[in-house]
Amino acid sequence: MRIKPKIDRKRIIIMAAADLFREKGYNASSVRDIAAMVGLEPSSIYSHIKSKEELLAEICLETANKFMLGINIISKQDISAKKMLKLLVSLHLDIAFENPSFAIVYIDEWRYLPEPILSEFLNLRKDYDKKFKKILTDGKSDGKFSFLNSDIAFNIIIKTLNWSFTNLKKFRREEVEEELNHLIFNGI
Amino acid sequence: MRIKPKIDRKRIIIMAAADLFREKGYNASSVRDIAAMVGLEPSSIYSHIKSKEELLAEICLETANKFMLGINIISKQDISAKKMLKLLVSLHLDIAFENPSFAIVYIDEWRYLPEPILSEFLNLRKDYDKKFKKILTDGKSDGKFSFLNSDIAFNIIIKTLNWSFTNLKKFRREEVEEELNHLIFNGI
DNA sequence: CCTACCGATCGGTAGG
DNA sequence: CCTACCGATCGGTAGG
Repeated sequence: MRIKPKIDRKRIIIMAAADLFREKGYNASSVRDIAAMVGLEPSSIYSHIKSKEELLAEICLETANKFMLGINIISKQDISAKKMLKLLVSLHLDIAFENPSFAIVYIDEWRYLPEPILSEFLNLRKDYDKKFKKILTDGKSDGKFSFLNSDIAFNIIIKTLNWSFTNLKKFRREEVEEELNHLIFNGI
Repeated sequence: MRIKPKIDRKRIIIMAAADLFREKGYNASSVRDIAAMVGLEPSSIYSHIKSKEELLAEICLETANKFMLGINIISKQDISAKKMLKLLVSLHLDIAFENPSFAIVYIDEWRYLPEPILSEFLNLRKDYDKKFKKILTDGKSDGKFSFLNSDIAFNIIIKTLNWSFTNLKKFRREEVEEELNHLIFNGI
């Protein structure tokens, strides 16, 4: 007797959707395409999912929750802001290399989330950003960081960390991490 | 007698399209929406443009050409790599602040360009990237830059420069430029 | 999980 | 620049 086989099928569909959304963008990806990728007729997809939007929601929220989980663990530790930032670099790379398609869709396609999921997603992001910024401002208070405006610096650094996940496969993870740490902490 | 009034109308349509593409993404933006923005019936748009794709092409190629023009001027000067990189920071901010919608569409929506325009666009980008990378490697040869891998460093820095053009309006240009220069040259 | 199908919306054209 | 309209494609449902 198989237990909840639908769970596995659904996961396969979500992963196929992530690959497609990444490649063509959410709006240019059709349910028919996703169905073909997993060997189903278009309408059969709906035995496993409620809607195309649900697929995007699962991808974006799962990834957002990974970031939240990670930053919560990092924030709680009794270490310097500099070490925390180093762990954040590592966290972003963990998530990006673990599942590149999810990471790219999370970065590039979240805006197509329907309400009320969009609000839920944005709240997670706002929470993440706040915790990230606190690490930066703590580091500045301690005299370890010397950026000028914490909002601008935060925006630049978060963008840097989410750098072209697109080209990720071309490089080894350790190389990327070394380079990011070098640039963030010492500059070019 | 009015001379070539269509040029102005077309420009207005392109700018409206850029605003819409930026806000909703290319695929989620309909010709009907663009027409409504400029006060025309949907079909009347086609008296001014050939297709929706043409609008995207104009936005992306015009912006790509601005970048090419800028880097060609910068590369020709007899100055250090560090000064060149500083001018590149300035170039990216010039283009971003001059027309944020064009800049964002250029960054986020270019992949929806149809062939053969996509290839033309990618060739411009490849040329730009090559010139940008040369400045970085020159700076390293001179011992002024200390990054590790020029491909990775280039990707990170270009991403940093194109940082959330999305939030640009929240900050003053000089502040952003100061912060970028600080982070790129000295680190956090 | 499939066959059959639907209403909505899309980019674009014909003809004036 | 408009009215009228078209074929294609979309997300999704009915019913088995």
